[in-house]
This record gives sequence, structure tokens and C-alpha cells, in this order.
Amino acid sequence: MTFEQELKIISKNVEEIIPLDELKAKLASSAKTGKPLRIKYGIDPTGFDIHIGHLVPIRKMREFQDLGHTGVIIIGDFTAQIGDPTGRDESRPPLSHEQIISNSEKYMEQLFSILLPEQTEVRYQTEWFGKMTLADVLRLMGKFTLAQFMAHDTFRSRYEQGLSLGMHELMYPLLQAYDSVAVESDVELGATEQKFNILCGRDMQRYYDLPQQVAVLSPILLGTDGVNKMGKSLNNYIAVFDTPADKFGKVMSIPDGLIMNYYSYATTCCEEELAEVKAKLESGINPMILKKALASEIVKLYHGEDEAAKAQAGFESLFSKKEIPDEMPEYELSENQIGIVQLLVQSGLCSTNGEAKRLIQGGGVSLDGEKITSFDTSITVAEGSVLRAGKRKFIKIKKI
RNA sequence: GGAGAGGUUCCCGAGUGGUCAAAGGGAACAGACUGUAAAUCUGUCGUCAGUCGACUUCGGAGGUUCAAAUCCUCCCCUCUCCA
Repeated sequence: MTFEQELKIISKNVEEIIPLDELKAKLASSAKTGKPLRIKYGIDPTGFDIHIGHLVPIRKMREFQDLGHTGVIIIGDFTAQIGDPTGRDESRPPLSHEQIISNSEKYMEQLFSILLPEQTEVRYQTEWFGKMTLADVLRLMGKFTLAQFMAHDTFRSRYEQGLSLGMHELMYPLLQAYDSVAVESDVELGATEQKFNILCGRDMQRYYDLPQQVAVLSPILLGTDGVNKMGKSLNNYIAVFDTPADKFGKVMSIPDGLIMNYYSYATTCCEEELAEVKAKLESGINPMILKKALASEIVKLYHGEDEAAKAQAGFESLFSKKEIPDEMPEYELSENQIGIVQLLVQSGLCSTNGEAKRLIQGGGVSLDGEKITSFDTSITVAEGSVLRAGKRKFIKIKKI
């Protein structure tokens, strides 16, 4: 494969490559020498459920790996203690070190569903930051100026809005930048919001007389609300750990205008397939149909074809035909007679009595298809009865 | 170090002694409708109780008062300006 072909693969679904010429030169020289490029991606193990937005750059890394290059995952065990301020208007609470390590293990487990382990290097920041002295840190800080940081929108707007901005948060880009020095990366992947941090990495490498990395920036995947970036704090994300049914449902809940965006960035569809979807979308076809195909495509990616089909069937019977699902959790009861509110709460369908009562008053509770109208209702426990609370929560009663 | 502003329920944000479990918006949940867990409309949205009411909540700890998110004292945190 020529490096032009490689370049084409790499540029697909990428928002920006800075600078493009350098990437070309790196690819060309790697092709000549046979030395793989080092492709860096940093993760902050602040939590452990990865959502599909995180995976956009990870897929890109896999593409690099397929071309023979080396993926370098940085576990940000130091930066996680700061929390990336990018795009945030408040500081994050710091995490304990054990927490970070445990998170990162769960994290990697998920990443290896996409990456090739034999071509992946996993590095912890502790390796280099753990032995830095204050003098080293000061030297690092001296490479950058306040003005450079104030040019970055995140810092500027936090400052201008009079919000709190910790000194340690200013360190975040520096640490991320130094990672690039430590691992001698050729390319750093990230979403476009990472532009500043990644470019700091370029500067940092120059200060250390190293070849500079190229920024390969992926577009930001919007959350299921269609407005904000996909993220945990807004609860608008589709997690890798979500069940197939949940993934399917969450995709179905995205606004219609987001279909193309998800097709491009959250699936592995090739250009021809994308063009086909686009044509269909423009032909005025019911977007629901495309959304179902999209949902199925995404579920397939993580759980395989069978689960995707099951998720779709489940969705259709539950929402389109309003049937009761085949499978649901069972709840064991020994009583013959029980108050409905008590049952809702002790089975976990509702968290407080008040919530249970409100749900009943709102007409959201039914037993074997019969709507329950009063929260004074006491029901007779019968084996196999199905209790429904709201749209999506069911239990089957099992008498013991 | 000095001067000032501020910390309110999941989030944003009103509220300056009783009529405040606390406006409004967002999120969330439910119902109706539908083309979908889209959109729209309606309702709910501290806990317990049930429809009177009780209890807990407005950065923290005390205090004043018949009565405090609202007043006072101390403390913690954030921001602005000055040095």
C-alpha cells in the first residue's frame, strides 16, 4: 500500500490534521524505513464506563494499527487527578489513586475490544511524572506563558466569567504535552476539543528537540440529546457497557438530524454505505427506518448480529406494538397479598413510596395489563403476573 | 493584607422575617398522541403520611425571634478590584 492510500484511510472521518504535510512526510518515511509510527492517545480514567464517543479516536487508532503502526495508550493517572478542564466550566473533584488504577483496568478491557493488543503499548504517566522533582516541574512550566493559555477558550471564558480556575488545571495541558515527549509520539489522536492540548504537545516536543507530533483530530460525537457533546455528566451517552436493548433504545432516541453524524462516526460503515444512507435520508424516507438500521448497526458492532436482531425485535414489540417483553427480571414473593406501593418499592421499581404513588397517580403502573388506579390497591400475588412501572420497567412475579 | 460580591432543592437561577418544600427554565419520570425512548401537549418532580398534616432541606456551626433561606456572630469556599 502506498502512503497516499494510507493517508486516505487516515483522513476519513477526520476533522483536521495539523499539519498535513508533516503527516505525509512521516508516513512516507515510515514506509521507507519500515519503522512504525507511534500513535498516541491519552485517557483519563476518571470513570470506567466508556461511551461510544470516546471510541471515535480509538477506532482511528485501530486503523493506524491495521496499517502496521503502534498504538500508545497513555493512562493519565496524574492528569486524572486534575481532570481535563477543556470544555468545562467547573473544576472536577480529584480521585484517589487506587480508584484511578481500578478504573483504568476496566477501561483497557473495553478498549481491547477494538485495539490490537500486540500492537498496543500501555503506559502510565507515573512512569515519568512519578520521578519528577519540583525543579523539573518548574522548568516544564517555564516553557509556556500565561498569555498562551489565556488564548485558549476554556481558560479565557472560565476566567472572564469569573469562575474558579485552579492553578493545577493550567498544568493539565502541560502534562499531556509532556506525555508526548516521554513516549516520543509521532501522532496524537483526539477529538477537536483537544486541539490546544495536542498542539501544546508539539511545542513541548520542540523544546525537547524531538520530532513534533501531528494532531489528528476527530469530530466530536454529539450526545443523544443532539445538542451537547456526548458525555457522562449530561447523561446523554451510549456506554460500551450498556445492554444491547439500551443501546438500541438510546440510538432510537437521538433526534432525526443526528442520523448521518452517528452513521459516520459511530459505525464502521464504508463510504458507499454512507452515501446510500444519505441518499435514502434525502429521499424523504421515514427516518425511523434508518434509525433502526443505525441502531442495529451500532449494537452489532459491540454485541454481534444476533444480539442486534434481538434488540431490534425487543424494541419493536415493546414500543411499536406495545407488547410486553419476553424476558424480564423475576421478583420473588412469599406473601399472598401485598400493597402495590410496597411491592413497587421493595422490588426496586421505584425508589421511594412517594415516587410509587405518583407513578400510580400518573397512570404508569399496571398489573397484567390492567392499569392500577389507586395506590391503596392491594394485590393478590399470583405466579407469573407481570408488573409494569412506566414504559420500560417490568418484573415478573415468582411466588415462593 | 484591604475593599466589595456571592455560595439556594439533580443543574441553572429567583427569593431578603411569616402567604416558602421555596418562582422560572433545563434535565428526569409518567400520560396522551405519533413515525421512534424524535417532536408536541399535559401532569409529576424532598421524605413520610395520605388527601388536614408531620418531618428534613437553602455552604458549616451557633444565636436572635412566637416565626429565619431571609437578621446577628464565627468559620469554610468562590469571584472581582486594590496592594
